[in-house]
Amino acid sequence: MAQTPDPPVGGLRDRFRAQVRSEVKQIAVRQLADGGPQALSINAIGKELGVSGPALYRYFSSRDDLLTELVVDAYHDLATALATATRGTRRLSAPERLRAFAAAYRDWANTEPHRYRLLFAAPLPGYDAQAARLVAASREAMIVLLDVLAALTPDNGKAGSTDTPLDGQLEHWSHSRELPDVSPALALRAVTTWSRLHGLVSLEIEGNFASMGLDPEPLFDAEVIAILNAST
Amino acid sequence: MAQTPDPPVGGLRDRFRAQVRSEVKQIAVRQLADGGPQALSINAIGKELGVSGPALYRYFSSRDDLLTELVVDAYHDLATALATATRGTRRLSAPERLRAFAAAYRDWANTEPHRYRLLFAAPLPGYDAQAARLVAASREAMIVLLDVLAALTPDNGKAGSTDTPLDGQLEHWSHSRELPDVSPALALRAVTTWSRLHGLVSLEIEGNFASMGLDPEPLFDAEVIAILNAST
DNA sequence: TCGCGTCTGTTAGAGGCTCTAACAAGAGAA
DNA sequence: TTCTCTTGTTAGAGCCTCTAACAGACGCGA
Repeated sequence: MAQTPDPPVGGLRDRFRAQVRSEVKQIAVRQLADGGPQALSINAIGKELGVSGPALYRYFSSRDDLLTELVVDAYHDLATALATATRGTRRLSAPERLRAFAAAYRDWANTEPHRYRLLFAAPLPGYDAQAARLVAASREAMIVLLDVLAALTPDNGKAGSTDTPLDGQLEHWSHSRELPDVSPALALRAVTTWSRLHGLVSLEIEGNFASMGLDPEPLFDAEVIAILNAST
Repeated sequence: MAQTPDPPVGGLRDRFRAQVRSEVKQIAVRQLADGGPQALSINAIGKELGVSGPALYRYFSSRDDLLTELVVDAYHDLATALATATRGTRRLSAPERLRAFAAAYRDWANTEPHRYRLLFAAPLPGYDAQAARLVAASREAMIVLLDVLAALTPDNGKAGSTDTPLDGQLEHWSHSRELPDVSPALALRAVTTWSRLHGLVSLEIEGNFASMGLDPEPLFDAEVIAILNAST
């Protein structure tokens, strides 16, 4: 469970505040797990904490605010899981690292499908307002992926000039996000990889493969192999 | 807008009933479009129809029931759009048909993102109960895809014996769904294709590419080409 | 054509939710 | 010690879903 970014540096008051916020989020995630976003209820959290409902509005300005924090936390957790897996316990080869990345991505989604859904299934309408926070939160995970893919093909040469519009857009993206030197080709591979993994993972956690009687594992392996082949 | 499957064969009473149900669903879809599933309100629909809220419970046993009908309708509409596009106005080559399929899939999702979300983003918890209806509804679309892919590689030979577990699962799936002779290899290509398209589409409609400043079109084209290459 | 019974609507209300307002009591700081 | 800000309380407005009890209308069979 990720903590609020700002550490409880202040006095006792602040410390207590952070503690309560964390407890609320913990219960919120549990509610999310069994019942989806619509089951998240400030009132019910209050009851579970032995406190009146409105009391929690001292800690979160609204239900949507709470949900947004959960999204940001989820991004952090996912990024951490990916970074840990690709760093690995022992030295990993480049293809091994990609496999580890894919496996970690899938595992995280399967362990906490409700949180994965939170990241990619737009639980709130008109969420563009918060977009900035979320974009920042997703950056971490993207950096891990870019790192893994870069190792696969060291040729991250800036030779390829930006000829297609897409190349230009990719370049602009990596610059504006301040991503460590990323060629358009690499960026494209990252987007494709992410998209394919997300396709499989999201179908899996919604039970589409299960309802077809298919084991998702070999499907995953096949896609990872396809990605590896395309990346060399 | 899809109709309720059963035609209004009965008397005037039934005809009226079907009419009201259709109107309710129409408004429901509009609510969905601006506000997501959580904005769908039986009460509000009643108000808009100039009728009290509880009146509508004569037509839909619950809010979730209404939502389920919307999901089924959406599946039908998507399948129809895919079938129409791949049939085409003029004779299409096999690769052209796949391109048409992918384009239609993407277009449908972009035109009605809220309904696409309904299909793949599990708006209701504990939805497995309804799974049977939904599985049946999705069959149509799958048949279109299988048909398109089969034309790409006429070698739909039953030569390939089922050696891997996945092959066996795929075979069992196509049999249990009563899909027109589908080899495991073809079934696998269908699943992969579907998964890749869904990955791109779902990221696109949630605005992930937009927030990266990327035009999804070339990304799509690249994936379609990759699918074509893998299928020949 | 006539009455019957079903179907379709009504309101009342229970119980849930979010969120605001007004107020009480505490703990930390001066 | 006193003051002030923080954190809690309850009341209540305004939503929601859904059930219950009841009233009226309309199609259908005789």
